[in-house]
Amino acid sequence: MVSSIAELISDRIGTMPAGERRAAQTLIANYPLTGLKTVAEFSAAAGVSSPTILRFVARLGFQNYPEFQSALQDELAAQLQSPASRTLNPSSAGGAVSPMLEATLDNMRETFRHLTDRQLADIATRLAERRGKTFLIGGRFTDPLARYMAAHLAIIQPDVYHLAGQESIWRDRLIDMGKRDVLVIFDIRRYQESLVRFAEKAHHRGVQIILFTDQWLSPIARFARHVIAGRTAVPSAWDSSAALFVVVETLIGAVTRQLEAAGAKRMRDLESLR
Amino acid sequence: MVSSIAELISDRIGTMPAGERRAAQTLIANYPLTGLKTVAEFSAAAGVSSPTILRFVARLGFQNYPEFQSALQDELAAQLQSPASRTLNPSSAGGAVSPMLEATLDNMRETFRHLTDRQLADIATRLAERRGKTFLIGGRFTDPLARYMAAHLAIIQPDVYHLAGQESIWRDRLIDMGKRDVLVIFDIRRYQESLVRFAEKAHHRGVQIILFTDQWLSPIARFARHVIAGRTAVPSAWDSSAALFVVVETLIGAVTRQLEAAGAKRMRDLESLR
DNA sequence: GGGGCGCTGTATCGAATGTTACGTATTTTG
DNA sequence: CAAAATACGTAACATTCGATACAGCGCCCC
Repeated sequence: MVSSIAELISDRIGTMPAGERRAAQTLIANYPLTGLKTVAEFSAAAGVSSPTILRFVARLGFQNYPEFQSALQDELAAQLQSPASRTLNPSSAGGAVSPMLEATLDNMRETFRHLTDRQLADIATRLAERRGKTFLIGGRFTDPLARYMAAHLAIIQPDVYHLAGQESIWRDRLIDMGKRDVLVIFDIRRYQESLVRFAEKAHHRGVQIILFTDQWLSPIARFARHVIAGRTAVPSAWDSSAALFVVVETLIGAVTRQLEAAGAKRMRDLESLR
Repeated sequence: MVSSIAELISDRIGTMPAGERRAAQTLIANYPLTGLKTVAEFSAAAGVSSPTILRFVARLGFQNYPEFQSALQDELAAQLQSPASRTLNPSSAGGAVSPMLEATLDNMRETFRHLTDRQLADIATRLAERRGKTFLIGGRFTDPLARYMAAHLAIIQPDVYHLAGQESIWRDRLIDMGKRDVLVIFDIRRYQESLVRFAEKAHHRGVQIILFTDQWLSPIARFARHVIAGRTAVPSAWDSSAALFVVVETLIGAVTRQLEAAGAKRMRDLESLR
């Protein structure tokens, strides 16, 4: 049984020709508002012609476009009257919402529960007001997080470097690091020996280390000035870095805010360079 | 200042003549759906004539009926996109939780609400059972997501390539791509022209494109076989890719499950290589 | 490589919608 | 109580919308 039109669409989207599929995707992307507009507007949004929209609607089993819109409105009416149902995934008629999503949301809540605003603010301040350089590095699966953070930080402040490539390459960068510098390390299970060694050496050079790790704490925690422990357990063969990802985004936002004056000017300068 | 049309109405309902007041009450009674219907239906519901509805709308300050409907739709769009705005009460959060976290959690719920299990399963199957190669590429800020996905997929199946570096480099890789191949693209605002061009060319070569984008849909959606639209709005200077990140992890998990037999063997082989 | 099929856009038509003019009813005011 | 002003509905109008026929195009299969 099909309870919602969205479900109906995703059932049949596989059997649709390209044009109608584009219509379907645009509708799903911000459901159901696009369907409430006129055919012309709908077709423009989807980048197809009006007849394609009508064929799309016909394929879903509606006699005409107004009938389709009425169905959408009825659905919307039901939703608006019981806001609680909005949090449920319609496809979860069986009851099971994506267990992956549930676990991830829990991980985030739990991660932030163990993270005080004070801690976040302190770390943000250290990243914003450091007098030296900022280096970022990650492990096998967490390196993208380091990259993501570096990509943003590098825009709002100078001297941000992501350490990539072979171990020998970034090991040699140690020579540039000193007390005024900050090193952001991402390391979750299984902890990488090379990263631990690197962290230890950096620590001895007086570098301030900010560590992103999992709840079991990488051995690097011994050398770290700040430690962020994210929950990683999900019903999957892999650990999840999503909670850490959100912490990263939160920090990026906080640092940006602190550097608002200086950062804004810098961003304008960058814009003008393009 | 009047933030919503409902407010505007209750402000002026006192100064309205009887007929228009009935219109106003009918609209408020099940707001805003009645306003989205036609003038004839609206008038019938309110028990007045069409011109009365139009006069009512004019009194609210709208030039014509379509303009009034557009305003209602915009308002509805804003509501639907941030469910937090309605449920947002600080006490239920149990203390000062980061608004950044709240918005992110909402984004994820909303993203998955627009994503049926069927869609995810279809995409996972395409990634798992493709007969050719898998290519991944991302934009300025989303490239780390492509890397993250590639890092995992490359472990459980062969022929997974992340396209990085200069445009000319991955443009040349087009020559290796064909009908049996899959191209995963990440592109959120502001959409990158170079990626669009790349996607178009790949599409013409018959490559199956899986697109990760935001709710406003990158122009690449025109060429994509599958589109995943994630919510990105957060109280920050930057857009959030966290929702897309979770979808990525979910897909990685699903593909891994599908390839369990083959993948497990492959992972054991990899282990023994170390 | 050729023939057939299916998909898609352009142009056109009919219908339904929003809009306006005008006459009647109702209320308000002197 | 009378007269004016306002409100309201009926009916005709113009516009926009949804629907359809048709031709071009690409694609797949033989």
